[in-house]
Amino acid sequence: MSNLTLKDIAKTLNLSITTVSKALKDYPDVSAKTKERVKAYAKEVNFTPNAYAAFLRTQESKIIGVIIPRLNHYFFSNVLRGIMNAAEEHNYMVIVLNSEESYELEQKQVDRLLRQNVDGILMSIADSTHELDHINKIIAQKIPLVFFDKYSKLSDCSSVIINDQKAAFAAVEHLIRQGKKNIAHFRGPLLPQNSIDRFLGYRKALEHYGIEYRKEWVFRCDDISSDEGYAYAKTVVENHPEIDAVFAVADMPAIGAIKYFNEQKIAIPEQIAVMGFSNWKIANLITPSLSTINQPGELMGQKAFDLFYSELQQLKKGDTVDRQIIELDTDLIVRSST
Amino acid sequence: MSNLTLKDIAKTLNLSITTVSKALKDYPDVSAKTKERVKAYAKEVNFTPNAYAAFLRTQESKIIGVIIPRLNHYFFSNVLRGIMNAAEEHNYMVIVLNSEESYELEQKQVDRLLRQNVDGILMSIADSTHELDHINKIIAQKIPLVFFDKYSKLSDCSSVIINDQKAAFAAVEHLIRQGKKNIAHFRGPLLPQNSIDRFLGYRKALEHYGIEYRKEWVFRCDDISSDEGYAYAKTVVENHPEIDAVFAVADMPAIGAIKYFNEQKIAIPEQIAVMGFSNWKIANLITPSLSTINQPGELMGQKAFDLFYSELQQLKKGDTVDRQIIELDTDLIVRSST
DNA sequence: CTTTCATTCGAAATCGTTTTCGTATTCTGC
DNA sequence: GCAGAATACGAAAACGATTTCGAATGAAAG
Repeated sequence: MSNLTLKDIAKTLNLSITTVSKALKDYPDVSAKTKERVKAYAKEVNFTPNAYAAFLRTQESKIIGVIIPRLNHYFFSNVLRGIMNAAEEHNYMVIVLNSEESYELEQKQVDRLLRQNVDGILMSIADSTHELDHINKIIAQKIPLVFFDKYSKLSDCSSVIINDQKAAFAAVEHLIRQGKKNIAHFRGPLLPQNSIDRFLGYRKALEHYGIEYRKEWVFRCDDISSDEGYAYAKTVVENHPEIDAVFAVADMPAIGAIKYFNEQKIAIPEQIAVMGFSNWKIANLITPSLSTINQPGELMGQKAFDLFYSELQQLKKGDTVDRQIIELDTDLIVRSST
Repeated sequence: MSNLTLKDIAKTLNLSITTVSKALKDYPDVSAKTKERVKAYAKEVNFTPNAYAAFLRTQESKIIGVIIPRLNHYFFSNVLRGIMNAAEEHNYMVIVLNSEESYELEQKQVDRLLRQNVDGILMSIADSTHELDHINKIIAQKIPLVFFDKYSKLSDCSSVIINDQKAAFAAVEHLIRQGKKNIAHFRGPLLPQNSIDRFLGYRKALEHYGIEYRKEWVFRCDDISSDEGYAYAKTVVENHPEIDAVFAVADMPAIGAIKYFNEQKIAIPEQIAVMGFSNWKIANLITPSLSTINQPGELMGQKAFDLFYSELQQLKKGDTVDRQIIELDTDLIVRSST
């Protein structure tokens, strides 16, 4: 039995479509008796209003779109989980799209979401995104937009972020306090803000503790992959034997480095300490377990949804939306690699 | 500039709504000239038909729902990627929902998808699912349903699966050929079929090579977690020192075991070999790297979408749908742990 | 007994698209 | 020049819910 409509219910109850609709929505001009009758019957036949028909009038789809740069990414799947749980509480559904860190694909996905008339868009900007036409299109259509983790400094949207600079500072500070002085940095790509900020946090920590910054000890991981970490670890061992610690932009390169050091039987952390960033599940499973910075993914997702929701309410009331930036706390997780 | 409608276009071009709609959809009863004019203008103003209005007529939402038991699961995020890419090619969008391996949540998510009028549902059944009312509800509504990875033997739906028994057989066979004779199995929960099948493959391999099956060498990982693997590894070392190999139901328990063996300085694979299942990214990153069975996640996702799509076409033509079961090949990946 | 007003209900327009079925025009063959 | 067939377009009815506005009923007030 496919879904019933208001018309069907109206017919069996000998009422008009109007009255049935009003009864279900508790309009004041329906008698208590009929309301009771309608609601009871609706529940009995498990009536659910057709979302598409409703949209045509209300213009509310009860769907939000989420664009993330990488699907099989532990951190983002945690964020996704936070978003989905929050969405569920407010009876929202989530369309998930993937930008694969590509600017072109990101544009395309935004278009698809707009075409789908989503009520809002939550996204983490792709590394390669350098123009903001698609972002401005969203804003122009007055659709709530919230960034999480990776945002754009050029666009003043609501965002949920961490303080990458501060977190990176704490990570490097920890290495220094462990007695390390020659600290290399496996940084991320040039573009995304958090990669820049982590690099800046690294520099600031060195500066703060009076350690000279050495350009040639910074290695760029464009793919943020374990392979890059592995390769740079080799470079470090072969060309810069004085280096006694590595702070990586993310756990993956850190793990690649550990793999190489393990193979070379280089003692971690005695000869060289390794620090990651993100606290992937895997960080606690390798030997030695990886010290890292914990990013609260699920909380970030929840907060991102909350921001969307409050923007939506403001828009509905006709208020001007005030865009907020929420900065979440990170934790230093000390394990055996430092 | 929010989205234009057919009416707007019709007005500016001095045509009827009908003609504009037909022109855009290449109906034969529109002259080439008007088609050209309409299409050119539509492109100019970037017209996109309202998906909700279209649904009301066509009853096609161009959305499919995907329910997976775990979000932050490397294998499932690969499947998801395969589904999304295939969906994109056919202009479909994907609503992703999470069952958290819970039967109750799975029911709820199915309801939500049905209410959303998705064109089809792709799902991997939760471990705890023991009744099929919600599945039957989908079938009753004549909505294409495709299982992937975890399916139900009680329901004859289209499915994309691997031959878990065969793959497990190959894994254990590999251990035996490495000279291992006392092979333990860290099995999965009792319910899901693939956990059972892997166990059966284990038994069959032993039997085939004339090795006695010992019940007390089978340990159950209900959460398929690394912690369980770690704990059972300890049990093995302390209570069953004669065991010289472990075949785990998944990579996570295998990795937990390796962590324990590493800590105890037990030589892998000389003293004890470890075999996983799934080929998570992490499998190649730990030391020693983990031998395992590769599951083709992305391909599985693609095939699942294809099955959905062909069922949909059959339904549209009014044919009876023939439900297919696609069995994908797995590969034995030999690394350093065996 | 009329007037007024609250109560309860329903007709109908609307959202934007699709599609059936007419109608008007032009074109063919004889 | 005329019947018949293409050709090109449009009117209008869906799809299912929402919402405005008007109408009917009955009760209260004069």
